[in-house]
Amino acid sequence: MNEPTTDERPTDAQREQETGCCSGRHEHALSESAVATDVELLATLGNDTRYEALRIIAAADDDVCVCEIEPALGVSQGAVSQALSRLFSAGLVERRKEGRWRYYSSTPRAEGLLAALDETRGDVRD
Amino acid sequence: MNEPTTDERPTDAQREQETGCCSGRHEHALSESAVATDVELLATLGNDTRYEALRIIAAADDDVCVCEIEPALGVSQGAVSQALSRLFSAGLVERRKEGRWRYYSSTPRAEGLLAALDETRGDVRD
DNA sequence: CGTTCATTTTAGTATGCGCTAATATAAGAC
DNA sequence: GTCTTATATTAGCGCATACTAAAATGAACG
Repeated sequence: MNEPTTDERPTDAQREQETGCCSGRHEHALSESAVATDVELLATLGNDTRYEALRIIAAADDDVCVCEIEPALGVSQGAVSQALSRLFSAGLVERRKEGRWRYYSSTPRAEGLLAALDETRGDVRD
Repeated sequence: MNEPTTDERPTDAQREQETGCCSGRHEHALSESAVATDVELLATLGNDTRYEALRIIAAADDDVCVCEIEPALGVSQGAVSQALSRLFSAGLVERRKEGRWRYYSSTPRAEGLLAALDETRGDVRD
């Protein structure tokens, strides 16, 4: 999916004497799997239902039963289950089974992310 | 979209003497607009192209010209422009016009978020 | 003016997502 | 065992998203 048909960009050598734009290569130093993990995590949280679910779990003192999360989300029971399931595979929550109930708690990574969101929220000028 | 057909949940009073599950209400204390902003931000970053674009911008010492971001992303030029545009409306990048070129830089919020991702990455056991 | 270059915008399309509804599993209660 | 209760899983559908290709904008330069 990356096939430049012709090479219309200036070469490195040309860039040096060019206008000032395109004067360096730009990359970052993250492994592919780290990127994939991050993107999956962010995509997971980039949805109202899942975001709210995680907020509820993270706000609680101890771990939270699914049946307590459900009424707050305003979607069907199946949708809640799917949401929690995806939060789990993204590494944002831990879960524990007890009898008929399933209890969820947030991971350190989730806590860190939510904290970062909270701490930087004011930085954006409205 | 939230219409319980019948009230099958125990009442608060019942919960107290019930099995131990469903023993409290769970909410969090964020404004609707804060949630909307966060979710939009997270959804924006939950995409390979936009995530990589932001990483490149954030990794650079000074601000970065669009033409330098393009070759690293492996999508069409129009797609890059759309990606940067959405990063901008999500409050993750700032932009500056100079002649024919447009330069992008990351906002404090973006830096904070990326830092949180980096700092918590090891917390997830693989 | 017209041409070229950098970027944005638009139109169209194909894929993926998030939901509901229904069904399945699994564990207590009886 | 049957009957609930709690949660998970599946099928299916409508809508959003992310891209490509093409056209439009806008600035520099002849």
